[in-house]
This record gives sequence, structure tokens and C-alpha cells, in this order.
Amino acid sequence: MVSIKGLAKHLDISIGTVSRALNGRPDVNEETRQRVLKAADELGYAPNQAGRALRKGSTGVIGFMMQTGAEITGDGDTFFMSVFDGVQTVLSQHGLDLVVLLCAADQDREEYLRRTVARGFADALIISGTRIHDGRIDFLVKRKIPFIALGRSETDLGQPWFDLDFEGFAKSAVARLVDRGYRKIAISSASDDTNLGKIFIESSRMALHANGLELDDRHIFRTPPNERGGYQLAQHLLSGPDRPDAMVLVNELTSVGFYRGLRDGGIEPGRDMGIIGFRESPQSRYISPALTCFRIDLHGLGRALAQTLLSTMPAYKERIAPPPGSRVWPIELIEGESDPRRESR
Amino acid sequence: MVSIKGLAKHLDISIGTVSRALNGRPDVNEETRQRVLKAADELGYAPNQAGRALRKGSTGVIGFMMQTGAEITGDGDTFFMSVFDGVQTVLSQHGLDLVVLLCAADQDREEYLRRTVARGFADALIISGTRIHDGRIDFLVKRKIPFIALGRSETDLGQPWFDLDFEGFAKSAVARLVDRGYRKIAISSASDDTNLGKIFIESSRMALHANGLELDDRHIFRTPPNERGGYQLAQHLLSGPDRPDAMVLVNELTSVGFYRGLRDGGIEPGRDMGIIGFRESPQSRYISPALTCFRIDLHGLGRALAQTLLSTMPAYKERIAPPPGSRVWPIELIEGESDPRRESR
DNA sequence: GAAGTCTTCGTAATCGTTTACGAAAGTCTA
DNA sequence: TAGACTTTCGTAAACGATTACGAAGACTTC
Repeated sequence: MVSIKGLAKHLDISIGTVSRALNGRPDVNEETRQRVLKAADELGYAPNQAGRALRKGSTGVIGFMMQTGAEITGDGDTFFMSVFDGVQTVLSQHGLDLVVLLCAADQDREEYLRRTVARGFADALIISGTRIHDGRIDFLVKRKIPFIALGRSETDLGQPWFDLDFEGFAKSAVARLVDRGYRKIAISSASDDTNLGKIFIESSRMALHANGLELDDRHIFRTPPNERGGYQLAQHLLSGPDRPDAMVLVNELTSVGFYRGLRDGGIEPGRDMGIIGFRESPQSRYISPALTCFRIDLHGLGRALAQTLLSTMPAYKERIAPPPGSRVWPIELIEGESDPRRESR
Repeated sequence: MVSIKGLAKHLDISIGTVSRALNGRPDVNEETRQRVLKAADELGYAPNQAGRALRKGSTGVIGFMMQTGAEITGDGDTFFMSVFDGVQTVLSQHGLDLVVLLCAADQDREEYLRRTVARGFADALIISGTRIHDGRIDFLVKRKIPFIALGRSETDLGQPWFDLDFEGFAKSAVARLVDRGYRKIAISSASDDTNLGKIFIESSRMALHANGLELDDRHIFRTPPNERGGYQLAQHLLSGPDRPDAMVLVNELTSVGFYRGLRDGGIEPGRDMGIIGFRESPQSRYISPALTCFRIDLHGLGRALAQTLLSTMPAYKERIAPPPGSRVWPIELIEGESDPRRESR
């Protein structure tokens, strides 16, 4: 691997001149520059990232930290890819690159940060899957590493964040179901130690209350975010007493299993039970009946994340304004056929 | 951000001693080491990655390059998550970390390599989504950067690779369908410029031939790897002449749409048309009828990739033997109900 | 032709870390 | 007590890039 020194020796000029030629500095003869460029190409010279980062004090890279396993499968397939795409769109406009840092699911996330990231691996970070109490936030704030969180946390040290509008979801879904004649509304939530779970349950309770109904504690289910979870939820419903007439599913992956589970028990989804899912997924319109759910502009969310992050970084602060609007990312209803209007009985 | 120099000054000892204490060298007094460790913790010292990489000539990181958009959504993204997990298992045993390098779908992949990776960003690479002719392979070989490919390529410069057993898939699926009484077998393939598409079509042709049947060119479909693709495929089948009695789907995401499309046209999947999918997915057993498909040990594939890669790297060569076995990764049949045995008519 | 300006380039310091080398002091052996 | 050995640590040279500074020469101007 040829270095700048090798290039200089090969051309019999100084390394300073080579560097200036390569970096487009004005104080180098055009003919010399061409010679350098040609030689660099021929010798396959590529600047050493470590040397450059050491000298410049920045890497030109933004890290996106996430966990393998649970998180990504839990949130469904294309979710993160769409966000990545949006993030990259903005970053590339500023000559920055994105790398994804995968923390194994069984690994301590704070330890991972310390080991991999705080070393100066990236100039800034996007962290996802925030917990209600998230040690990573304390750590990054203490270390003064610029970052933004995808997901709320009660660990609020003034860091910027974005999150999906779970409140809006609960409110819309409940209002719609009530309006359509459903009265015994149950919810399938995430586990209690996630922000999603906590916010969604509370919001649903309030939304029902606002409509003159109460959320029965026995109608709150914690469902693993996958097909199997949906199937088991349906089985559980069928065997239990006091069956609800509608269900709000906070994770769309469960829907396929839920449909199947209901049918195996003789209940026809849509006809016998109203169903609303959270996020529009590739399959939500191809299952039958098509799932009523919400569209989320994930690419836009990615762009907003990146812009907001950059607007907090000294090197970019002046050039970038934080995007206007709420930190709660809006969602948009997609009407399906899984919650038809009920005839009064 | 405190450096090793700041630490040394704070402790009033030399930076050499600090470094040795931190790195567990034997030639440092135990009491001194404890003082250093304590101070490092208090001051929040984290070694600078750039400085270390520059000096050591290696980063301790393996990059996994993939593209946003098409590729990952096409394969469903639990696919890569499982592979990542396997890769990481092996890497962490050797003190290495994994970063995912995302090349935007509309970006030139070779250019991306040059810009991001060849700079010494990672010690080695895993590249995915190989094309029939893949410039990245030439590039990496020329630059002498250790790498392994997930996916075959006709650009064969002796690099190591692993790939899924598409031949085995075509062979098993066809043999099973024929054995169960199906005669007019169609295939839903990927686009022709992918290895998957090329290999799968050819293997299917041979498998059919081996069973005394021929693959009608009009029974070869190129289907976008998503639900919509499956739906449109079904619609196309229904409107066309000479409807096949069985379909082999090389992408499992299409199955949900395909089912729906058939039903919308009055054809009951399974009963009226036999269906076999490729990879077992979270939904394959929860759609109805459950899809007959193949299980793939993706975690094992990830481990094999990492091990093979390390076994080609000088620094690890001695400690790691390449895993035995084929570079074509095996698949295992999961019986569903989507291809019932036909009564002879 | 002296002085000033401009262009072009070499020199050397610097970023943070690791490590070969040697120095100093202590310990042991004969 | 001299010599050999051990323990502990400081010194300084890399690694590859960027950049402030100044020098040398060419060119202009009066």
C-alpha cells in the first residue's frame, strides 16, 4: 500500500507538495498537480484514513448504533433500511459517510460504546432502541460526543431526539374504532420496559377514556413482535373470557400470525373482530383483509435525524439549520378492510 | 478529550509507561499500573482509534459492505441480521469488531469502496450482493485487501466466497413437485443480471429435464422481490394462457402477495396450485396454507464467512483453520401445506 | 537595478499511539 | 564487593497525513 511518502519519492518531490496537489490547494503548479494525480492513480494511492483522522481530528463518519437480533427483527424488515437511506442522503451532501455499528444483542451497550465508538471511531452518533433509562445517553453527554437518539428516553439530558408518534397512533386508532362501532377494544403492546410500550399503553388508556370507555387491564397484552407472537395472542384471546371486539396491534409483524390464529379458532379477522396495526408494511396491503395501519415517512425521518444531528455539531452548525417541526414524527392513516364499520346489533 | 499525554502529565510519569500500563505489558510496576488505570477511568480516557490504527497498521475492524434499498429489502432484513450475528460471534473471539458499510443503492459501488474502505477503514471486508461481473472483486484483489464474498461471481480471481445452494433448491423443489404429481411447473426468478437469477433458472431447467420435463420459457417469470411482485405475478398468471399447476418462488417475500393475487382471481393456493418458496421466513408458517420452503442456517453462514475470511489474513492465519465443507451453503426442507400431493385426475 | 510581489515548493511540526532501546536502581551470587 | 541480572521506567522514533512558515526564483514596477 503506497503512502504519500512513496508517492513523493516516486515523483522526486516533497510530501507537502503531494498533499497540496491532492487536496486541491492553490499554491501548486498545475503541471505538477497533474503529474501527482496521474501517479496517484497509477500507483493506486489511497489516503490513509488513520493518518488523516489523526491529523484532522475528525473521521468524516457518522455512526448509527443498533443491536443485532431483537431490535431489528422486532421493528420489521425495511424499517431501518429506509431510515439509513434518508440519513445517508443528508450526510453525503456534506461529504460524510454512514457506518452502522452493530452491538450484539447479548452485549452491554454502554460497554460497546466505550470500546468502539468513544475511541474516535466516528465524529458523531445516532443511537436507536433507546430504553426508558439509557446509560448510553449519560455516557455520550459526559464524553461530549455529538449524538441524536431515535427514540425517547426518560434519561433526558437535553439531547436531541426523534420518535414515532405513538400517542397519535393510539388516539387515531381508538377514535376510529369507537366511531365505527367497536366498544371492547384491546391493545397488543410491546414489553413494559420499552418507551414504546409505556407510551402506547398510557396513550390508549387516555384515548379510550376520552371516548367514554375504559381500558380493561385484561385487555392489555404484551406480544413478542413477530408472527408467532400474533398467533399466540389470537389463541390466548380465543380461550379467554370476555373477548374484545377490536384489537390494536402496535407491531405489524404480528398481524399475519394474528390473522391465522383467529381463523384457526373460527374467527374471521375484520368481520368478527376489528383490527388496526401500527406501521404500514410491505405485507399489510397484501394480507386479506388488508390491514388498516399508518404510513410513516421513514426516509424523511432519517433526513431529519441527520440534519438535526449536524446542526448540533460545531463544524456544521453554521451551514445547517435544524429542521422545523416536532420531534414526534407524524404518521398517516392508510385505510384497509380490517376494521369495517359495524352494523349496530 | 484527554489523551495519553494528558494522562501522563496528570500522573507525572512518561507516556510510554502509561501506554504500557494500559496495554498490560509486564514491564510496569503493579502499583503504577493501578494508578494509571484509576486515573484513566476518572478522567474518562479512551484511546484514540486513529492514533492506534496509524501506529499498529490495523484497525481491529472488519467491514461488511452492502447496499441500501433493493438488496436488503429484497432479501428481507432478518436475513442479514442473522448473518451479522454469526459473523460477530467469530470476530469477537478475536477481538475484532464489525461495522456495516452502507452503499446507497444509486451509488457506484466500486467508487464507494475506493473512497471509504480502501483508505484503511477496515482490516478486511465481506462484500455481499455480488454481481455476475463485479468490479469490486478486481479492485480488492488488486489492492490486496483481504475479503470474502457472500455470493458467487463470474469474476473469479481466486477469492473465497460462500453462497446459498440455489442449485439444491431448484433440484429439491422440482423433484418434490414432480413426485407429488405436478407437471406444468413454473418458476419465479430474480432478474437476469444477478447470480441468483442465472443459477436458479439454469438449475431449474436441468432439474426439470432430469425428470423428463422441459421448462417452458413462458413459465419463467422475473418477479420483483416483494409482496407487490408476488401479487402481480399471480394476476399475470391468471390472465395468461397455459396456466402452470405449480410455482417455485425464489423469493419468499412474494408469497404473501402471490397468495392474495391467486385468491383474488378465484384460485386457491395449495389446492389449485402447488407452491414452494425458497427461504423460510417468519411469515412462511403463519400464512395459510403454510409455505413449503427451506431453512437456512444463516448464523452458521455468518460464522463460516468470518472464519474463512480470518483464515486468509496473515495476522490470524495460524490460529484459524478455514471451516471444512462446501462453499455452497446447505438448505433444509421445511414441509408446509402449500404443495399437497395431487390426486391423479 | 533595487524593491516589491507572486508563484511554487521544501521543511518541519503536529495529531495520539506503540515499542525498541537503553539507563538507573535494586537484587542476587560468588 | 564486583559483576551479572532483574525490575521499572524514560526517551525517542516511527506510523501517514496536513499545514504554517519561509525560502528561492521569476516577474513586475518605477
